[in-house]
Amino acid sequence: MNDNRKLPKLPSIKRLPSYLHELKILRDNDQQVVSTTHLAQKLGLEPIIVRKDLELASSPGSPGVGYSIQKLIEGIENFLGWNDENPVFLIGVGNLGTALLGYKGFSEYRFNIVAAFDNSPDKIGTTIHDKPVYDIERLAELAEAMQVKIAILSVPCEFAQKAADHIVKSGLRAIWNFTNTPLALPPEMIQQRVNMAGDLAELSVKLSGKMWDNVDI
Amino acid sequence: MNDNRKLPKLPSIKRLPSYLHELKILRDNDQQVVSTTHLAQKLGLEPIIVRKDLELASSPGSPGVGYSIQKLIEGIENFLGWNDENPVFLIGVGNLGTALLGYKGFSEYRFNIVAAFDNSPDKIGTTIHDKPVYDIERLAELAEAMQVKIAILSVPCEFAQKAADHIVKSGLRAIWNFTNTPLALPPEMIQQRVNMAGDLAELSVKLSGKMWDNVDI
DNA sequence: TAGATTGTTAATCGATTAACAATC
DNA sequence: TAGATTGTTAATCGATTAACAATC
Repeated sequence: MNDNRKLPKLPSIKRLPSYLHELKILRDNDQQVVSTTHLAQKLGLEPIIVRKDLELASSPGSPGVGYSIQKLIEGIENFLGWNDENPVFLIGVGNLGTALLGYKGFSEYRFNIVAAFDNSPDKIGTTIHDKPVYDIERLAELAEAMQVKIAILSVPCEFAQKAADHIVKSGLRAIWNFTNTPLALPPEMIQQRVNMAGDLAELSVKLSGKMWDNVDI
Repeated sequence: MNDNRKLPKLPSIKRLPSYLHELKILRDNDQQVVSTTHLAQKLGLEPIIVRKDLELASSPGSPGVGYSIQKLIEGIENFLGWNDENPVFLIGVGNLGTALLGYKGFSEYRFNIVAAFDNSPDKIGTTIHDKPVYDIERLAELAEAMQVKIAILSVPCEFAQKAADHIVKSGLRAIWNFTNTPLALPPEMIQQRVNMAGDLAELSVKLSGKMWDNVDI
């Protein structure tokens, strides 16, 4: 009943960027070919997992030899649509928003925050980490002009749904949701949530040792 | 062969903080009791999933009625060990590190960054977002003094492994890894990776529509 | 009592892992 | 040829979903 239908092979998809990252390092070291054994060892995975994952995105490897690094990179980037630059808007320039504006890590994957939006007169018209901050009311206009389809949502939690509604009305297609409010969205909108609290929960349970009671080493 | 053994019920554990968040909102609105139907609807999940998840952490509910909100909150917090304050160190005060220092969202889960560490003389001795920045060489000493077990790692990727080694030697027990380098760590160390690039990959594939080819609505 | 909701058992689905023949 | 590695098929494991009796 939930039209945010599940993607087959989701765990594999989430691992693809790690391969990409490692492959680029290998390429920069003038390597031509890599085996799943090597990648697995670098990334702390099992070789068979790597082989299955690469199946998703890549041109075939050579038995006894391995995969062409260059072809793997192209295959994965192509599969993910990471060949082109992806312009992104950021909505909500608070603590987290400002943080994200300064973070350069997304550019490795060709995602660039091209502008930010807020409703506070103090912020509108300023520039933060070289990105202009616009009035949220101009979202639709600028999304159209700049051909932006993706919004990073980093407003305070109480305003998340309202901001999301505004994003939808403004014609964007996807929301990368950094708030911890799940959003109710029309089915054609794509929502991707960052669940840092979930990570923290996992870390906490590992630390407590709670889950290991009846597992032997 | 990978001693970062898998936790049973990991997806359930990752969902617990969302329940906690919603339950606290309900409590603040003076609600006493909640049903899985209600929680599921709020969080965009199926009721049966919620029921199974709560089984992990909670005291039982009453058929025909629902669960005590207060008991659920206590049960989940207890299960996660989120009753007490958790002091945390942040290693690496660059773009992302500064961002995280300013982010107040972790405090909802009682994780507080109590100090930051860097190796740059420009940063050592300063205060960022009210948190002191110390020389990384003082990590062991201050971890002991302040009883800190968890480090957030936000150094540039090239230095990630070296910084991790230093964290291990300093006697901490867990690393929350915000770099995209997977770390090689001794088995007793706990590693939790934040994989934002993985999220971005998922978003990209959804946007491309690639995976829907042979799925009917 | 009727309706809502839980707890539990069984069925399904998908991801991981194992095994191995084919290839370089 | 021998060793390494891929691609593919089958087995296992665990998470999600369905079904339903028991309870308020």
